[in-house]
Amino acid sequence: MKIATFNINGIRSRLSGLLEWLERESPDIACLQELKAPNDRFPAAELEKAGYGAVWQGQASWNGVAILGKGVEPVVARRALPGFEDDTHARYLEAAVNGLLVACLYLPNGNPQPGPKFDYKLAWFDCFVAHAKTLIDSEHPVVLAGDYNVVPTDEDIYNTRSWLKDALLQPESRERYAALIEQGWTDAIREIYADERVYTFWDYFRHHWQTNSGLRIDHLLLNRALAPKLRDAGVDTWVRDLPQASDHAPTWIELELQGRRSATSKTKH
DNA sequence: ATGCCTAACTAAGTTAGA
Repeated sequence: MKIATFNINGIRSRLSGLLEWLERESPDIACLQELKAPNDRFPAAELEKAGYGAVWQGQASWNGVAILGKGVEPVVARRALPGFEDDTHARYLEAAVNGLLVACLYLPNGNPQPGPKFDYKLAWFDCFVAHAKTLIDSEHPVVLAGDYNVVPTDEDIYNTRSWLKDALLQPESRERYAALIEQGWTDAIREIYADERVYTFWDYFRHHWQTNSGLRIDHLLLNRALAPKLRDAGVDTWVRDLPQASDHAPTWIELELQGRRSATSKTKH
């Protein structure tokens, strides 16, 4: 089973690339962030035509998250982060899909820092860490997938020089990500690529994509019940090279689940 | 210290992203 997370950066304006990616990579579950569309402009019909059921939590202009299931309708468990139910931003969606609990998150960016946006990021992150603690030892498999807006270490960025004051690299942001790992969550990309540079985001400025000047900020964390099933992980960098691409690329894991054949690797011709 | 690039909203200029 393949599970992916992808900050689409506007689902309306990048729908053709999204459909091309779904067709080619065929993830069983896909978490999307930054829909930038209200609920009534979510392209449910187009996704259905592509073979995907979907649940979504959108809002006008910004934010917005969705969970897609290949051939299945995800069952919504939560539409907001516990403790942050009054959030005016659509940043969290949790659903049951194919026997897994899937959390799709779009953690606040937090820039500029210091300031109210950074305070909001840290408060949101604290709530998320507290919620994660309730899921780490669940007997059910859980994946926390999304755009965390955190560069975990200096090994997760091409060069820190022009980012030192950025909210994504601040110790306060990194401490909270480290707290998740401390709880026992497995950072799937780091589990598979122990020492390699892996990036999931390349900003639109200064030819950063063309020079592979990237950041790793999209993460899939696995709880104790799920971590032993991890078989592979990667980033679909070809999507970042499409015309009108998002500044993020889809990031994925491959799991071997008992009693379930992996549709992506075993049924493809 | 800021712009670089891109999109949404709306109708030229601002806000936000990271």
